Amino acid sequence: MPELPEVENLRISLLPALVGARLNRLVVYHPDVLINPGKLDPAGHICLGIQRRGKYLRLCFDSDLIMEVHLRMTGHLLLRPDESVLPPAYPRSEHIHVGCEWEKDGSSFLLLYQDTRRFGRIELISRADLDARSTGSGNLGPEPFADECNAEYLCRRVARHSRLPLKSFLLDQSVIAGLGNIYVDEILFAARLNPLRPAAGLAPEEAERIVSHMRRILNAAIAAKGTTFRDYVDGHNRKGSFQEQLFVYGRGSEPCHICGTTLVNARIGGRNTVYCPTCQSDAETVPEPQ
DNA sequence: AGTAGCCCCTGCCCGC
DNA sequence: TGCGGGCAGGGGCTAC
Ligand SMILES: [Zn+2]
Repeated sequence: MPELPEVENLRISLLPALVGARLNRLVVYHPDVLINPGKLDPAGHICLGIQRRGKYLRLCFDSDLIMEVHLRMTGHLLLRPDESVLPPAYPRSEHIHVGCEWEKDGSSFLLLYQDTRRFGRIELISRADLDARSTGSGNLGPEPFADECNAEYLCRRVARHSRLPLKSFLLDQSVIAGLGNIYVDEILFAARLNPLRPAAGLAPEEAERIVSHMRRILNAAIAAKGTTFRDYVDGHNRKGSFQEQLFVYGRGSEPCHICGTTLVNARIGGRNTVYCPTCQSDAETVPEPQ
């Protein structure tokens, strides 16, 4: 599942090929993937840079045109440096839903959007429309590394949530942009905070632990080129290695690496959650299950 | 306004 | 070996 470290690694992997390249042709093989199909055409525009905001990737073209991509669960952007022409169709089993033909320095290549479950979305939008948006990618909290994403902010922000579990609070993209199921579980384990406890009442010292461990873990994951738990790969089809450093995600019923206690699976906000009942036993603040 | 629940979609894994 | 059901889950949406 691509979260901030994976999207950031994808961004870096695409930069050398795309920046300065001209998009010659866009082909949509599955219309559901493209939001507002046909509204804007990127053909003929030059990619000037690639930005990331939370889990959104933005290819920024001249004329303030932006292609915003969200990979959701199984989306991929894949470079095909040795191909130059998009076929009329791809075999259904390849799950390629959008393709782009590019040209740079006299050579041509392809960029493909591949998404098995087809949850991901691509949108062509003007910078002005994007800036005016107040939902979705226009309603994101601060980036984890931004100065304003600090303990004081979190303590203030939790006040709006009377009984939301701490885990659900951190998954809310309007609180912090870019955290997903894997990294929230890892952050709460490192911070020794129980994912079930209410977000409200977070102590300043606990918020400090969240912020510091969040930044440490995200930096380590970016350095490891992301987590390939199932099928994440970057633009060159390369896997990450942070899955080798996970303490809890995907390890339910296995022993805790710190204390040996059997890790517990729980369902929080519809998402599977793994935590250590010993290391994360700030239990006096966790409500009893009904 | 915050919160819960449903939906999307396919591949994989498990049990029979 | 085949098949059905459960599961994975980010975010958009509706309903309370
Ligand atoms: Zn433990």
